[in-house]
Amino acid sequence: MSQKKKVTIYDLAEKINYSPSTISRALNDHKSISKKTIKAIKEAANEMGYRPNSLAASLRNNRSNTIGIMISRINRPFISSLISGIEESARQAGYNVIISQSNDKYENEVSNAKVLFDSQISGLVVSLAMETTDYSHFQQFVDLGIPIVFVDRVPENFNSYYVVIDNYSAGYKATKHLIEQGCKRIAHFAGAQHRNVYAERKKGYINALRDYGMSVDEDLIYTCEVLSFEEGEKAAKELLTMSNPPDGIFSSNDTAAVSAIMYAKKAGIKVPDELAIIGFNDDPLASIVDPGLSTVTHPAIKMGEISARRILEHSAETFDKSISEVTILKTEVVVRGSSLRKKN
Amino acid sequence: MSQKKKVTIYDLAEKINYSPSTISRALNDHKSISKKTIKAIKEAANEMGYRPNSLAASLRNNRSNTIGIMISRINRPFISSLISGIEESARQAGYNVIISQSNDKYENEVSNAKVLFDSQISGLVVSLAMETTDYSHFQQFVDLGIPIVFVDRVPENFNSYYVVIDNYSAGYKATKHLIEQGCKRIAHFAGAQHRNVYAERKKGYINALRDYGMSVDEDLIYTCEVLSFEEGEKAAKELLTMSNPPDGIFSSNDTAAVSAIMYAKKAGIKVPDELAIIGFNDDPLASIVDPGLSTVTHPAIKMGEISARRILEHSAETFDKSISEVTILKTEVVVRGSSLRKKN
DNA sequence: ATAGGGAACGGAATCGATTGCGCATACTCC
DNA sequence: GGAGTATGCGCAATCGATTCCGTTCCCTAT
Repeated sequence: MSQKKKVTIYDLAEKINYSPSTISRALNDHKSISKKTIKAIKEAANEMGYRPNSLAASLRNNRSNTIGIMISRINRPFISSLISGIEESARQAGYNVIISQSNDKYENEVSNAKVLFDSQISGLVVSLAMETTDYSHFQQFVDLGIPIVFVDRVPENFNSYYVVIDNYSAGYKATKHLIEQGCKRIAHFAGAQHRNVYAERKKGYINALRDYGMSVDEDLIYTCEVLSFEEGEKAAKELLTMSNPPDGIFSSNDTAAVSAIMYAKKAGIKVPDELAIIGFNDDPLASIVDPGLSTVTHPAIKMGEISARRILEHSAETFDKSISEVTILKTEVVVRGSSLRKKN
Repeated sequence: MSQKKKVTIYDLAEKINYSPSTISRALNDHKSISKKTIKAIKEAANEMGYRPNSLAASLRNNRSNTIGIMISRINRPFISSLISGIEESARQAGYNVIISQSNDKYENEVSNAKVLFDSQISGLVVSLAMETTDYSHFQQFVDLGIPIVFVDRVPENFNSYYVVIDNYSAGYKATKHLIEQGCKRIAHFAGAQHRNVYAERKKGYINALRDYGMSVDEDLIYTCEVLSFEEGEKAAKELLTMSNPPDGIFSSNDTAAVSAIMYAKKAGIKVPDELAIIGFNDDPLASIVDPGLSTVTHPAIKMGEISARRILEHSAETFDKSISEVTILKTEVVVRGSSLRKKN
């Protein structure tokens, strides 16, 4: 077990007769060090296998070049793509990425916030836990000028960066699509209404119905807690066994929508002819299920990239820039078999 | 922009007339500090909003309590679940998790290794990039006694921790299942053969055929590069348009298998009667596609948990423990519609 | 009464890199 | 030739927490 020792700039200094200051400056290409010296020092550093201790640098500089991420769970398509986008952009800029899962529990989110705070992160990207309605655990970051980017599931009023899609118009477009496909009674799988994304999608749904002269039937709105596969099945069953069942469903996510498709197939209900379905997110499974699930795109990777960029930009600014900025990304309705009726 | 200042143990010390040493010890419940003092100090710390600077502690202690993760891409079902398992276990033990994606490129893996190394991680969990065949970039960790856990895609010979499944017997079982379902000509979607997982699955496939008295036809083995959806379609097309097409396919992953199912449906080939298909991983889409994809389970979350535990255990050991240990997890064949023929 | 011992706490070095300030030496210009 | 200005580099403090090595005070045993 050959436990080699770490080489520090002091070791280097001793070896080649320069002071640690000069070593440090040379390695950072400081302009007050001659080219020749820089070259010599860098060569020696390579030879001796010197590797900088970024902890020491971070401590001294009070910048860790690390982005913290708080999300519900990693193993969901939207989230993992979001993280992927953040990681890629961050790494290109020489930043590390550290992640924490809340499992949608408020308590975990609070405790994770503490840990990330203590880790001296340069910035924080957050997609809120389902439960969260109090946001005071984020105040500590604001107090220290650490930028926070809220993505997708965001608080209502928090002076910070936001990266979101226009959930209202996305919900509107999805519903409108079903109307255009000839649906007369359109149901909605809604999500937890204290979460902006679900509340807005529902508003879009309602307003689309109104704009096209259709009545809003509260019985056709099934509010789920987490929009899981199981909940989707339960919702579908309940709605489709009504005496006057819907002929269209707009689901707030793909998981529940797919579940509805599968239930309908089992129940002998023809999709899309007797029941047209549209989901949300464009998860991989949307193009796998048969018929393919119509859905609304959710640009996860791009949202991640932009979130990272906000933090990087903020860190680059020396002056005290305004910390509030909302980025709204475009979404598109993707039409697949689950909602496409023959007629056109 | 109320940029509050950070409170350090020195601020605390000044405020309540104790030395920084005592503060530090009190906060860590050191036994040589009286209960009363500890209580007083902790209260003062709370009041003043003291938060420890873990960078400083890490630098001093030479332990960062951070686990580094190197994987190909986050947004794949197996990988994101693996990470989820690691993160959860790590966090419970007070460890942070920092991730880096190679995008399956060797070059990225090497550069990520550098960055993680410089970040003074306490341990490393690695699932190799598809390209990687040289492992010398991991030597730096070994030299410093930093534990490495190789998961799933592992090197052939590296004295370290391994967490894997028995790919050979999994491949064998999958193939055997097809044989038992009456398949006479079984094809195989193989992956890159320098990666243990794919090589072993192929060996299992070959030996199962042999054991059951079936000939191994090289024309029925299609070697993919990345087993993508597109490659799966190409492979299926090539095999199924042969003059003597296969009546069964064992694919090294679910993505390509699903793609084959969809191709077969388009081509009017009945699954499973004319073509039985089994995949690998049990990704979510396996239970969504119609017919459901038979597959082999891949305990991603569990593998993550064990990987994290290896690192935590290693870090807890004070003595110089042997650093080599292989954990092999069980897999199971999950039978769904894509391979289940009526006959029984 | 005094040596011995433990309990409670402080001083100061340490981890490794960064940086403001200062000091030489060399070079420029009149 | 002497004043002035770069150029190149070193000294030492600093970031915040930890810890080795004391020191002080008080209690107990002889």
